[in-house]
Amino acid sequence: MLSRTSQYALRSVLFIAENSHARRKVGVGEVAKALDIPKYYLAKILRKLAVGGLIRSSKGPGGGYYLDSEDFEHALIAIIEIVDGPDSLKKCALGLNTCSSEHPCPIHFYIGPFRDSLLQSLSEITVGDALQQLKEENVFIANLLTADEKKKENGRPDERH
Amino acid sequence: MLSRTSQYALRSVLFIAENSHARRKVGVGEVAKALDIPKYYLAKILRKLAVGGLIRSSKGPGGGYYLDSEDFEHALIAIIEIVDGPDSLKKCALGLNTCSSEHPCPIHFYIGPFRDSLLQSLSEITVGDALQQLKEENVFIANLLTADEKKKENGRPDERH
DNA sequence: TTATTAAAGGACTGAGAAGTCTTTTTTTTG
DNA sequence: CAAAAAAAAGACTTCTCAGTCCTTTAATAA
Repeated sequence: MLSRTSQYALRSVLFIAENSHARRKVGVGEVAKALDIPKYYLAKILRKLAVGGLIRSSKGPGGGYYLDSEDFEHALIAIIEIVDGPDSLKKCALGLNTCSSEHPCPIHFYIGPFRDSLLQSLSEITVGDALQQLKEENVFIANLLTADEKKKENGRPDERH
Repeated sequence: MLSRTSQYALRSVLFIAENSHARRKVGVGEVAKALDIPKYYLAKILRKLAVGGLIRSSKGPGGGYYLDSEDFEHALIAIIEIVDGPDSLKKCALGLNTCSSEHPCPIHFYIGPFRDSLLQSLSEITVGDALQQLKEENVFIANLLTADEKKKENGRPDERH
């Protein structure tokens, strides 16, 4: 559905939203470890988001990424558009570049309404809204560890990040 | 949304549905040219679909691909599942493999309904249904040519396929 | 002001999807 | 039966997305 990159981006923004403020910033390594995302790849994504104005960053000791109060107002779709490019979700389901309501593909009117509603939702839901969800009991943003992985986690501290 | 491969697959099945019957079969080259899909790549896709039982094929002179009457009853989702694998549309929007209604991601309940409805539709719409659409005025399955491409098309017969 | 910390930037690698080409097999028809 | 037509099969290439690593820049703090 979404590219892996925008999945990483959405989860990271929510993690940063939950764990930072102007005086308590989070580093790439921290996000990468918590969400099990490749660190250096994540660094690129966060840079894009910062350049795009969706998150803030500061360098140097005590630096890292954080959200300002206004940043909670951004719609989730903005995150997707920044990393995957605009219109990445608006394309014809059959990949036809000349598809439109006047010149539709055979499934245009079957698929269109759902796509539009989804787009509408993603345009309305803000980072703040999603963060509210995340604060609920049993709502999460990282994969659960399997029994196997838990064992490893204890036996040998994670060196991947 | 869908992989390019399943887009090719859906369009091809509809083209074959429209242009074939047991005594009038269509070849890969014909489909490839009509829909502007790379010929040899399409050949692989059609083979998968034939092995999967969604379309029929026969070798030799006069051979090619075609649909039997029963084949019109297949749901569109079957085509997607054959080429992209099952569940390709059922994954968590944030890519979490442990996401479920009991253990949801922050956008699970925002996104879920649309994904489910879409899946429902794709499971209900048959090849025959989509073919009906295709027979409507102004419903199409190939990209329109731009003015530029039309010029080329006339000047030098298309040798790509 | 120097050392340290963390992001920024850029070069490189790897995996999987997409695309190309050649040979083999099957079927039909003269 | 021989020739031709078309799919089947498989090897190979290319491209894009994802992932890795190394160097530079900026900010902080001792």
